[in-house]
Order: sequence, then C-alpha cells, then structure tokens
Amino acid sequence: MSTETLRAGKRTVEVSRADKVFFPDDGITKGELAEYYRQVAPALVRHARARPVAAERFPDGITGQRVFQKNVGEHFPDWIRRAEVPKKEGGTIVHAVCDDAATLVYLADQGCVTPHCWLSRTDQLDTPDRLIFDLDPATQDLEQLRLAARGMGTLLDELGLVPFLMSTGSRGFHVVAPLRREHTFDHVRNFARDAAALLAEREPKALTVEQRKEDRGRRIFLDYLRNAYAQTAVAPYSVRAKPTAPVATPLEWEELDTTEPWHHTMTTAVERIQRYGDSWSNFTRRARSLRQPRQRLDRLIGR
DNA sequence: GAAGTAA
DNA sequence: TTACTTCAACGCCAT
DNA sequence: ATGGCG
Ligand SMILES: [Mn+2]
Ligand SMILES: [Mn+2]
Repeated sequence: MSTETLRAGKRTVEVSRADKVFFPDDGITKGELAEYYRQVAPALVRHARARPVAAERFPDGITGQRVFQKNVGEHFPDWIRRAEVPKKEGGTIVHAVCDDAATLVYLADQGCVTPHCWLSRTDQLDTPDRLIFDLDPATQDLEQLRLAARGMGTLLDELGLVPFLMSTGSRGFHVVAPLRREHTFDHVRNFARDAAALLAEREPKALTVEQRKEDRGRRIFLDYLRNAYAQTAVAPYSVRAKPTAPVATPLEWEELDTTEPWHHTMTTAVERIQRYGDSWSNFTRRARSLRQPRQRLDRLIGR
C-alpha cells in the first residue's frame, strides 16, 4: 500500500499511504510533506528542540477534518521523547517533544501538517524563553500589517529586546524576541499586554488588543495572549494547511516591505534555507532579561 | 490515523 | 474482510 | 460558570 521508508538521521520512519494527496489544489502528497520536514528539520529543530509539541493533524488532507492533538498516541514509537506536563487545573498531558527530524517525519505520517511548539522548554515549563506577538489582520491591508510589525519591532528594540520577524504562512506575521528564562508566563504576558496596548493606543484606527472579533472591526489584532502556560505557536518552517502549502518562514527585517505573509511555500522554503541559511540563526544568542525592558515600558506608559 | 465493533 | 464509529486540547479573558 | 478566541 504505497508505504515509503524515510531515513531521518538515526531513525528509519515508515510513511504509510505516501501517495495520498494532502493538498488537492497542488497535488502535494503526505510523502512529500514528510520529505519536506526531513529536509528542513535541521533549521526547524534548532528552534523547537526540548519543547512540548502539539500536532495540528489533517488525517484526510487539508480539506478534511482538523484535529489538534496534544497527548501522544499509545501507538507512538518509544524513541519519540515524551514530557508529562501538568495542566493548569489538575491532570497532566503527555506531549511529544520536538527533538529531531525523525519525530517530525513521524508526525507527518500521522497527518500532522503543522507542528505547534510551546514557548517554554521541558526543563523549565513555567519560564518562557521567547516573547511573541501574533499579528492577526482582519483584512488584506498589507500596508497596515507592515506598519504594525515594524512598530512592534521598533518598540521592542527601544525597550532593549532583540525582535525577530516571521511570516506565518497564513495572513500575518509573528514578532518574536528571545528571553532569558527569568520570568513566569504571567509576568511575560503582562509585559506583552502593556506593550501591545501602548502600540494600539498610538495607532487606534489600525491596531487593537480587543479579544472579541466583533470589537476589532477592520483593525489588526495584536495577540499577546499566546504568552501563556501551555500555549503554542506554529514552529518556524512549519507548513500551513492552505492551498499552495505555505510555510511559516523566519525573515530579515529588510524583507518586511517586500514579502507577503503567505509568500514562502514548501518549495521555496527549502531553496531559501539552502541558499541563504536560517534568518533566525542568531536567535538564541540574542536572549535578554525582561527587567530593564519592563522598567522602560513602565516609564513609557507613565508609572 | 488507529482501534474497536458489527455485519 | 469490509463498513462504520469514535477519538484525538486547553488557557485567558470578558461577560 | 460560560463562551469566544487562537
Ligand atoms: Mn480517517
Ligand atoms: Mn496569527
């Protein structure tokens, strides 16, 4: 039954129904999805290693049912690392940990189009090592979107953090800053909320932090709520479940004005990495404490 | 996608 | 064997 | 406590 065998580093992973079409508009198969993850694994894993991962699965392709899976299945092979993580209000979840190419290939075989990673690592689940702003547009206005991303990047830079940019493959961008693991999610989220609210106050017609869609109107939602325990963000270089198979792609800030959020795809992302490497290669080295940024932000908002 | 049950 | 069903998340916030 | 939201 068209089972393919992929070598991924140390492991050999079987991909069942490798010729099953997952992206009907593009003819992309599950086998090609698995092969994609094998190829980008070195770059992807550098950003995802040691993090609990949730799998956004489409067992019958992207036009079929969507499943968001956290617990590893009983049938998962024993070489996939697991982390038993407490839920906020009791109970636990046994997550897979996104540690190597073979795990990504195995998840692809399970129909996982998009892996979603925690913002913290298994050895310190309560203290995130990244701060994320998820810019979600309500319209196709790229001008406003770029203004928002540039504004957030500039603000973080002025506060003493080092912002990085990623196109999500969907409609927006992520602006992400690496952190020293000194603060809890609650503290980081408070900072994120204050920064986002400040920006929204400066551009009230273009930006908002309102949660309810109805209250956002046509404004861009500065989603700071991703900065919470057990919340996730699409992994860099992950594929999105949309026609063209777009890819969440780390960018240079210089590319913001010329790159659409959905520009890169399974095909171009591989070429991009081969030619230019990973735009976030220095991400970890740019980690900063939130202490001074917190004080500077307090001053900016008048405290 | 995997596993269980009914036919 | 095939056909079919079921299951596979959770935290924050506003109300 | 519930529902929207991502
Ligand atoms: Mn199925
Ligand atoms: Mn988003």
